[in-house]
Amino acid sequence: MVEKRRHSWMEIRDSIRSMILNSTYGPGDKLPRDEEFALQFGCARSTVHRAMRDLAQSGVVERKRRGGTTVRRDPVTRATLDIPITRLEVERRGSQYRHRLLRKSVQPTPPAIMANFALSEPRDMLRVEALHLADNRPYIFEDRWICLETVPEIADVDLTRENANEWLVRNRPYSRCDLRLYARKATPSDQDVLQSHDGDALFVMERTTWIGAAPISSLCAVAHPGYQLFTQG
Amino acid sequence: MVEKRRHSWMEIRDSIRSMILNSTYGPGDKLPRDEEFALQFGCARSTVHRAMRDLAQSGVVERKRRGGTTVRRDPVTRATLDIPITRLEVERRGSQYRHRLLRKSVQPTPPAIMANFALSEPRDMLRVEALHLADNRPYIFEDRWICLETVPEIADVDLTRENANEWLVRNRPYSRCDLRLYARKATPSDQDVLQSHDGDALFVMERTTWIGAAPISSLCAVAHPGYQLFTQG
DNA sequence: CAGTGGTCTAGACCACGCC
DNA sequence: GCGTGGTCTAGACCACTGA
Repeated sequence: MVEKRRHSWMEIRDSIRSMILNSTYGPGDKLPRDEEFALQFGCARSTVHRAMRDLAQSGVVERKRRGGTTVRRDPVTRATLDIPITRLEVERRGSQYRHRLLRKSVQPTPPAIMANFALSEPRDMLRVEALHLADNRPYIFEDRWICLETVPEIADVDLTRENANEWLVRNRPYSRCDLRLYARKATPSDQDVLQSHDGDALFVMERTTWIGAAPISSLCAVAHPGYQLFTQG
Repeated sequence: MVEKRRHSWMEIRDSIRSMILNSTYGPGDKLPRDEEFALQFGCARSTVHRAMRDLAQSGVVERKRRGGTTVRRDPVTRATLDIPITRLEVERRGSQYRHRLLRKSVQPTPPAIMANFALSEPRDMLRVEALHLADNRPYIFEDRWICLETVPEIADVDLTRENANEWLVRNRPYSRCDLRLYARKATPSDQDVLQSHDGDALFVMERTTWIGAAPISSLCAVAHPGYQLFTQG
């Protein structure tokens, strides 16, 4: 007789994961249909679905309509990065936050920014260069391009009071965000702005956002020497 | 009369997000109960729940049993990093992958590794230093500590054939993974191993994994100059 | 075009954590 | 205790896409 207790989706997820780990199903194999598993476990199909969604999100399996569920051949380690508003990051470290607007101008997008947005033609955008400070020491320098067609209101915002980072986060949601992280040797202008030493290794975060297909903002943020980025548990 | 068409959870998610963005509900405010929203939208409570789960996961709201749903005071940009198996990363760039085991020994954990695992006492672990190569050029150097109590089988694996990275991913799932990213100036030993130049800026990824409360592995991976990490979609 | 995953519903019960 | 979110069920229909 089939057991009749309630099954949690986590138990079922773990069962399926175990079957994958002990090679009941190997990389590239097709798993049974959700309904099949539901019968096997004696639970509702939606419970299996919940479990499968979790496995798919963590990169263990791949799901396709009509194509069924397959075990991924190339497992990945998937981590979620929380990039907080810089002011909060600074304040959470117990430091005093300040912000300085260095330059603001309307310019046609250079090739690098066009590439970030996948634009074929240059456009006029608002370029904002600003420095975030912690206890009056340079923390992050940001060079940001904002698309005036998508975000016309930004032209009227006083960016010496609220920084572009916070204004955008609060007022302009994005539906897509591309991120690129790398290390770069400090240039003379970095040294000037960030008060870094010659040849310091700097951590760089480039972030480009869209709402739908419309470009919002493309940002290159250079952190002070010693900066680290963590994942949240 | 209440509209009777089906509502998708994404529509509802977007509606609620809009209400937050246009300040119907501000940072720190409590949102109506799920059931309340369900009545308002004329849909099932579970549909609201699905929408709310998404908003919670993307960092817009915070949910607590009994405590209800509140708008987060500190919106974050949340990005998912996929860190693939190094071999696949290399092969996907169209390069030939090779791997060289440099050193392998059992040693007591130094303070830095103890800190990563939050251990109070040193333990003997397997230390594996290895180099990943792309087209015979250094790609990533990794210095890895593996907990022999949690993963005793690793002692018998021939790590000159399959590298520790792949063996662990295939054989040992983790339930928790901490990640730390930063930039570091190349040391003389980096220059030797990675064939980098004096003072190059190197990208460093530290990754520590556990299964339950049991430590699995702690890894410091130093990438060749010019390495970049991207987010997926 | 048909099979599979994705979603929605209505209703029930559970469990956590403020009050 | 009790109100809120979290989960489970059974059933229905939808939508994508590969056979």
